[in-house]
Amino acid sequence: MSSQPFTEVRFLAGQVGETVRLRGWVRNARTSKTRFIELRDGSGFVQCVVGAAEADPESYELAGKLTQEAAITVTGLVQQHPKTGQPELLVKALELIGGSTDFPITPKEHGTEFLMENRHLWLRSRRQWAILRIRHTLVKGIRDFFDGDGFTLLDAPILTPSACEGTSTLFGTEYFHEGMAFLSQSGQLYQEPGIAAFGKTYCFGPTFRAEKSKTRRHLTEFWMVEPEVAFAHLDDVMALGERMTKFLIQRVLEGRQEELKILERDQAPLETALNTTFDRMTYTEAVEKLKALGSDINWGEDFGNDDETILMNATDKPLWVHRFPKAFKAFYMEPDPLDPRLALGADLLAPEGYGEVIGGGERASSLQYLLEQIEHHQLSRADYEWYLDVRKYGSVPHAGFGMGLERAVAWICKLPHVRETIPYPRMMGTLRP
RNA sequence: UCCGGAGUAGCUCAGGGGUCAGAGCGGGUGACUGUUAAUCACUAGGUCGGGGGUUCAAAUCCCUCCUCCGGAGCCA
Repeated sequence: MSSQPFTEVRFLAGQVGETVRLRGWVRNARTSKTRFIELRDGSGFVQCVVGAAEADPESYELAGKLTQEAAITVTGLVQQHPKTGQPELLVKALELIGGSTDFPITPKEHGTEFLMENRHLWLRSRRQWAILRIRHTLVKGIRDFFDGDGFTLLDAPILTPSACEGTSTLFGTEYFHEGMAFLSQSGQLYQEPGIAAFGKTYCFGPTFRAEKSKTRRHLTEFWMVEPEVAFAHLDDVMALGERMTKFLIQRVLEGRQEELKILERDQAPLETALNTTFDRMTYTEAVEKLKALGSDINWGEDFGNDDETILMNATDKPLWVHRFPKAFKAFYMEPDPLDPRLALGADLLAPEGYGEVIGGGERASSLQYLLEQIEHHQLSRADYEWYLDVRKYGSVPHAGFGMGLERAVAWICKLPHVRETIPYPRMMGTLRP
């Protein structure tokens, strides 16, 4: 039993020639005369070579019996793989920390249902490790971006008294004498009063939508970052969203090369997004283009999934679509002064079939207009009295957006479904593990 | 909610009225001079999603329910 301190796999490239100790889990074990253990410790993956000549007899024996996901410590010499040049460990001693019997997720292929039931174990796979580390990098990048840009974090409540947008279905729960409370589907309405205190704010947390959506792009619980900026107009918020998106792509390209390679992500589209100005198109222009490309959409209708696909197949750059008919947008959107049928909203569509990642726009600053909209949408004025105060005491133009974290991760990793972008996905039919 | 597809070994699947329900992976035992989804041999492992029906006979055909997958709508 050695008293040598442990190192981590991520440091091994700088420790060639040294004798080190590692601890982790057996990803796979292959036995021949020389035995091979693929070890993962959370920081990376390394092959451990157990030869009869170098390892002590008990360790050599143990190496032949290791099962998938057994927890072990390994002591050995860091050397370079004779063929690949990657760091590997020539083992001197092995110790079993915790055995593992019949780990369900074997090296063969598995179906989605099985993997979802075993999500807590699926997290150990290389692919999930890579995805969730990129998610981590996005979360950190989002905070760094807004913090560095002078934003103040203003956490929004999760328990709310009513719908923020009035359209989507909400999860409800009993709340003492108030009757029902609802899980927040957006923190935006709480950011707007905040900008009058801090100028620029953002919230970043889980949001909930009880929509019965069964698509590759929907979760019932997802994370959203929502910046809000005082004195900002529609163009400002599109520029902000574009700058943030590029910042995040750059962070991933710089810091997550190993993960992108595990995912076999073609990096060219990300580099294109990073190095070009995003396209911009009004809703009206988009409808004309869609008609020219064969869609049966009519002006005044929202885009269907097919429409987004048609639009994005024509480009390899992210696309801002702005100035939508206000009929299908939220009550708080500022109308276009040049065309009152339009709202000053903008959505960012990601290329490669990922569709809407950001939705936002300029908020109505006129008290009178908002009151009309609340009435028109048949909302309860009493619920919004506090929100209306933003327009009574120094109302200013302001704008903001929301970006769905999971959709951004799905695009950057080029995943087929958002269920892999969050540790424990919540969907219509999925509440456990 | 609607439209399509699928539920057979721990996992991924084959078998589609009639003999004992099969393979690969994983597990077990053994072999094997550096393997990397290692390979090879042997071996254990099944209420064929639940219920009902047709038939001499149902994993197989019919009805129904459940679950999952893909798509639509709605959205970030």
